[in-house]
Amino acid sequence: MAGDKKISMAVIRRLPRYFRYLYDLIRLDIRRISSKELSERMDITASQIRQDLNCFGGFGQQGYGYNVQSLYDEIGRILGVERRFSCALFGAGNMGNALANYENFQNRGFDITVIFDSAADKVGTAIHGIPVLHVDGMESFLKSKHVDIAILTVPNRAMPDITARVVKAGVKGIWNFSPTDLKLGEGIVVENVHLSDSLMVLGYRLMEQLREDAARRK
Amino acid sequence: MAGDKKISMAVIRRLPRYFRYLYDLIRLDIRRISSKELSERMDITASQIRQDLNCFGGFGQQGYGYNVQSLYDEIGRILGVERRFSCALFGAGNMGNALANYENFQNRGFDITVIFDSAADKVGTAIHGIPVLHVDGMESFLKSKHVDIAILTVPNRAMPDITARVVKAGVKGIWNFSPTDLKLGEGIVVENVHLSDSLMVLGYRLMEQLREDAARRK
DNA sequence: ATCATTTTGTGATTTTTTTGTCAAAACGAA
DNA sequence: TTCGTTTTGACAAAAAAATCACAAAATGAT
Ligand SMILES: NC(=O)c1ccc[n+]([C@@H]2O[C@H](COP(=O)([O-])OP(=O)(O)OC[C@H]3O[C@@H](n4cnc5c(N)ncnc54)[C@H](O)[C@@H]3O)[C@@H](O)[C@H]2O)c1
Ligand SMILES: NC(=O)c1ccc[n+]([C@@H]2O[C@H](COP(=O)([O-])OP(=O)(O)OC[C@H]3O[C@@H](n4cnc5c(N)ncnc54)[C@H](O)[C@@H]3O)[C@@H](O)[C@H]2O)c1
Repeated sequence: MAGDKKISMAVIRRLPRYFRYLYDLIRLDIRRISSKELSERMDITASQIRQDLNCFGGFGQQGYGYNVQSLYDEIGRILGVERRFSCALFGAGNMGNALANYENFQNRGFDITVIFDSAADKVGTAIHGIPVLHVDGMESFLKSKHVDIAILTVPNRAMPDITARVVKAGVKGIWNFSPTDLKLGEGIVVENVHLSDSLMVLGYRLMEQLREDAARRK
Repeated sequence: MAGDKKISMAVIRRLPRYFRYLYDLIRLDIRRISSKELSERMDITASQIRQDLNCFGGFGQQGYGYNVQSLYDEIGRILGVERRFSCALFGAGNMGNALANYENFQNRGFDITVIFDSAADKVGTAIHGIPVLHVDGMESFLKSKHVDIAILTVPNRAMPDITARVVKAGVKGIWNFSPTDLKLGEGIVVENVHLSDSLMVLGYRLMEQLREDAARRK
């Protein structure tokens, strides 16, 4: 650990993966694990695992390895799993419905407490027990109830307006599902889920693989 | 270009983003763009843009920059946008519904041609005009109709079985929405969409940001 | 208690990725 | 055409990330 130097994004993005694998180990009733064994399961080098974990502290013990439960707890703590984040979902459409109905985000500390939409037939209903309010009421809602994260699943054309209003209302975290890249000021944290991009990368890699297969067969 | 050396994943993952920005430029009727101007819009360095594009060929021209339309076409070609991929969706639940209803994948060359589910009340219906068949029929379906990509939105417990069967039937590309990391043999291309991981990273970054804000205010 | 074995934590090294730099090419105004 | 300006493509340098390698610590069998 020592003097908290900035942790790189590359490391951060691996943490949830460690967290998942450790949870699997707990369910398998495996109490201890070496970086070597974990590296085989996760298909990354043992060295990287040790280096990653050492960014946060010396969680292991020489000649023993890591205690699964306490390592799980540590990573959970680093990721802030014990914290609760209040989330507002914008757009009760196809994607919004899927997210609102997914139970697992709650287990990770994320509570969707309210849904905003502009369609008259949706306002007043509830999804998975979460009330759908009219988006025009967002400002007054956000004034009275604290919201950490805005989950944006509105159509692209609505993005500029909604984003600006959400930020103005003081929301600091945005989980963006639209293909737009949000350009926001300092201090706003945006995490994009660009599904089309992901699919296009899959397409590219698949073509590459098929080309390779063809070459090998030749 | 020269002798096709392996393009790094870092570059590949940026291509869809270039593609999106170029499309925006076309809609804005901007015919030419320099790496410098694009770099300002995209918030990456001009050097990186030039280097990325040069992995595939010299698309630009000194003193002029890049022709937007032809660069767009080139990147589209690299990403295989003109190709069509036949996709089978597994799991007509919340996420499956959202994906099946999304029109934009088709514009990128991905056709969801069939949906498989195991629930009796879903089999026989259609989502967005795509027939929902019983998952037990997948083997015979995949034997007669070629499928490039399996989109997996089944519950975690069904993942091992479905994955094994899909691979056995010869599908080479998998778009995985479950939190499981698939361990498959060589030659199968997997692209994961780990939404919970993404959300946890957002949570981490948000905490970090709030800590920073607090420190600055002090 | 001893000792061979295991395994971490860490600094060094290598590899990969990003950024900087500039000669040469093409542009476009005069 | 000429010439100052723009801008690429390529290469060099820097930075970041991943891997290697090993001393030191702890284990666990005898
Ligand atoms: N569905 C998918 O699989 C998918 C995939 C990739 C990206 N996306 C992106 O996610 C976003 C939503 O997609 P979707 O398929 O759920 O769309 P959708 O049309 O099903 O849902 C959009 C919802 O937003 C509501 N809405 C419209 N304007 C609004 C406003 N100003 N304020 C609040 N709500 C408003 C609509 O009433 C609707 O309920 C889009 O940006 C889309 O590009 C979706
Ligand atoms: N909904 C989300 O927002 C979300 C977010 C993150 C991850 N996921 C993941 O996506 C997957 C699906 O989530 P969901 O919310 O759509 O779940 P869901 O329960 O709504 O849908 C699952 C569907 O799969 C079908 N199914 C079950 N067993 C099957 C089998 N053996 N073969 C074919 N179909 C089968 C069910 O009948 C159901 O229609 C899960 O792995 C989940 O962890 C979902």
